[in-house]
Amino acid sequence: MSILLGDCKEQLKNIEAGSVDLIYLDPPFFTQKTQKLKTRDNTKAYSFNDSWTSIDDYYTFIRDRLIECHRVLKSTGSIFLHCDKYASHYLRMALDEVFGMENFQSEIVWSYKRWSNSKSGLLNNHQTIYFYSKTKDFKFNRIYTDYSETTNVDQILQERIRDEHNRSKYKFDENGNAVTGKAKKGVPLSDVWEIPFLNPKAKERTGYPTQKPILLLEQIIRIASDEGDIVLDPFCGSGTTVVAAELMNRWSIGIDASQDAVELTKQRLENPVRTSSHLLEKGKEKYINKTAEELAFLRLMDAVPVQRNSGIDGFLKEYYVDKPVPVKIQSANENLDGAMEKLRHASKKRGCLLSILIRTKHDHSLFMDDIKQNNYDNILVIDSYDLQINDWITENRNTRTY
Amino acid sequence: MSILLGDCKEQLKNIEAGSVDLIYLDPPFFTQKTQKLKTRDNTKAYSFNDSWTSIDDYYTFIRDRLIECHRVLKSTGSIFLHCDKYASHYLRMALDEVFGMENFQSEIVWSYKRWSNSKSGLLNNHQTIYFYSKTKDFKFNRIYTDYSETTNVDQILQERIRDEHNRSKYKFDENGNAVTGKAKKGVPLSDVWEIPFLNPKAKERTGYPTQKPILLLEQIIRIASDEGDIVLDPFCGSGTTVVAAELMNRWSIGIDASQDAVELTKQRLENPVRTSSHLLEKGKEKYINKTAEELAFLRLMDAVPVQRNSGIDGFLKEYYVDKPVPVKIQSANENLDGAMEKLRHASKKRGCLLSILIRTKHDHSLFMDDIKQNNYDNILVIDSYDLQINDWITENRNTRTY
DNA sequence: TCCAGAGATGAATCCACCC
DNA sequence: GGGGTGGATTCATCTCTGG
Repeated sequence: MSILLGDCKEQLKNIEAGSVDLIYLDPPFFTQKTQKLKTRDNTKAYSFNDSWTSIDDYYTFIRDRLIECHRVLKSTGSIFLHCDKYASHYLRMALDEVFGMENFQSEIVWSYKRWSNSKSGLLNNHQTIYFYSKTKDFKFNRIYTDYSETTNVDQILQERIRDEHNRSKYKFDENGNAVTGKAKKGVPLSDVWEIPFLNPKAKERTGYPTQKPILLLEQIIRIASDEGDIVLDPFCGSGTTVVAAELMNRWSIGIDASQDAVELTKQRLENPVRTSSHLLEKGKEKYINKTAEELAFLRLMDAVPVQRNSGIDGFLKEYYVDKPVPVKIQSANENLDGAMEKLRHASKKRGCLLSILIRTKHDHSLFMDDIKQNNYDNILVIDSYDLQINDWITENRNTRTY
Repeated sequence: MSILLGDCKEQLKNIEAGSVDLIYLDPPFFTQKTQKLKTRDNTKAYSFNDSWTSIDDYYTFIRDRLIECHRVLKSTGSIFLHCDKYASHYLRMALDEVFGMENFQSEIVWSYKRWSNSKSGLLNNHQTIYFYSKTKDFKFNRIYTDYSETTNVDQILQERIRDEHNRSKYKFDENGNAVTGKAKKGVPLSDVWEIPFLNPKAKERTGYPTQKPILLLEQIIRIASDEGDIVLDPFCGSGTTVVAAELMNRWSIGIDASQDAVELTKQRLENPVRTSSHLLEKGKEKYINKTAEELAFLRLMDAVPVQRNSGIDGFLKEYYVDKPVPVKIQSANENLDGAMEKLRHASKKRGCLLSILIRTKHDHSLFMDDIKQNNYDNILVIDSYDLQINDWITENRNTRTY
């Protein structure tokens, strides 16, 4: 692989036409600011300038470089252009101009959650990647993902036919049994990619501003290239593309106008660090330790669910006497005493002056009257609706006739 | 509300300048096809033409109508323009031209899962909505969503200070206990909205092509308008915007060039149906809002389509003595007597032997003791969790010292 | 009134440490 | 050791102040 220093417009001229399989491009976004960041140990500050005299100026800059990209791409090759909301429409116009509207393949949404500041308006939680091919015969590896948990897989496996109105319906044999079609591999990859943002604590971080997660680049490289192919990044920055390509046995070319970026990339290649996301591997379901029913309770009380603390299921959104109000829902395998003890402990640690326990069943714990009358440890015990309804039914079933 | 027939370019001229709070616009997408769809019973086929001589022609068409939209909008108003991937960049260019680049607020991604014949390439699972305001002082209602499953909520309740290197860290008191900061409501709404695509079998479905889910419109209307505001949809099609506005107590104006569309909209208004999506019932919702509370109730019950003035919010999943058990939640503008009267009426019609009323506030209606002791008309009245908590606080605030 | 720059902000999630 | 939880760190930030 090679890392080149210089403006990619010039550097690309040295690359042979039709030689590259995949280009990933992460140009400045037209933020009109200088992007800066320091390494964690404060030893080095990286920055690049993203200020322009005008949007036309920016447009020309991008278009000129796209023209060179187009030249070096193989006829089966594709380009992925990363943008954010500021100038995505201009970037796409430039792509239309250079690659042709008919070679537009997808608008990929990279969606993530981020530690962010609250602002008036919607939180920015995505960036866009435009996927264009050079011709209509482009290399594309299908990836299949798991069916979503709400999908009825049995139904998918059934064969379909069309009725007299040309509507599709399921096929049944003469005995009325569903006919199973050929095995499906899963759902083809969507154009919305949920990949975690590079975390503040991730070892993968280099201190270079705007660094992208390797996981994102891996996905692009996987769908648009094979082992041994050539991957090019004309604005390589911290070198994520090059590192990902290396890890996946592709050849790669990185170009950047900054000496710092080039050195960082070379350095990173010597010891590539890839943070695997626990969240992606395990799935977010693994982190959810609440049942849908518990979540419903919390919602009804206007409480925030808490997934990680034992003894507490959530906090009320409103404080009581400047202290948070923890909420606990008695679970099926807990008696009231035990639930109360846990809640009391968690509540004390935080100095809370009111906590709420939702009772979901009767057991032989403390007498309710005791608890209610004494405001026991500032724990307010509330019977769940279900419990109240069942109590009513029990009371009335035998005394009433209809 | 009013539904107008005709080209919106002409119809908008009859609307006073600066009179509209919110515009939602779902113009043809430049698919270069005629969009057709049949109703489920095959009695009617709806269609509209989306073919253009050129992209410039399309651009001009849109821009001319946006100019009128800009004129009728209040200075605090905003516009939401729905596009799909084919022409989104052109639509945004037109918005930049008419509303100004500086009034761009968000690129909203509506993401959904949808079955589709697997073509080569990525599955198309999103559409884009551009959000522009008329001025920088625009109306915006904040919505808060749940914290991520992995978030340590306990920690973020803590207050922070800065150390000598200007890095931020958490604050502890002299005893080493964490100091809690101010109350947190949750995470502000993201610009990526996961809302299920209209289920093909949903009752809500009218048979009109490109119909949008009412949940999507509700979200837009909620963030950008208040009750009593005026909502405009210049390409109203099947009338989803108008129906959503109606359900949410906004005034609305719908315009469409097709006689069929106008009639359908009027018809739909007479009996607005909202399917509470199956996915949402399963608790996968990504956003919190007023209906979240309603959804939480629905979890405990069997959902019924929300129909106005029916007096019932749902039924319990279990029957009582072979009869369904209707449930009603006292709403903010109802007193207990009124709520009870509606519930009793609805309940009697169905011969129910038990109905449940959730009381959400105190008022000067019947005495609770009366109701509880007499099992008044077999209506079981339960105080909402919120109400019980507030009662506790009221009782204890003055009698306790800390 | 507008722009630049300082200062406040806030939650996601990996890591380290603790039993 | 491995499972769980407390802590640290960050900004293709966001808001507000002052000149």
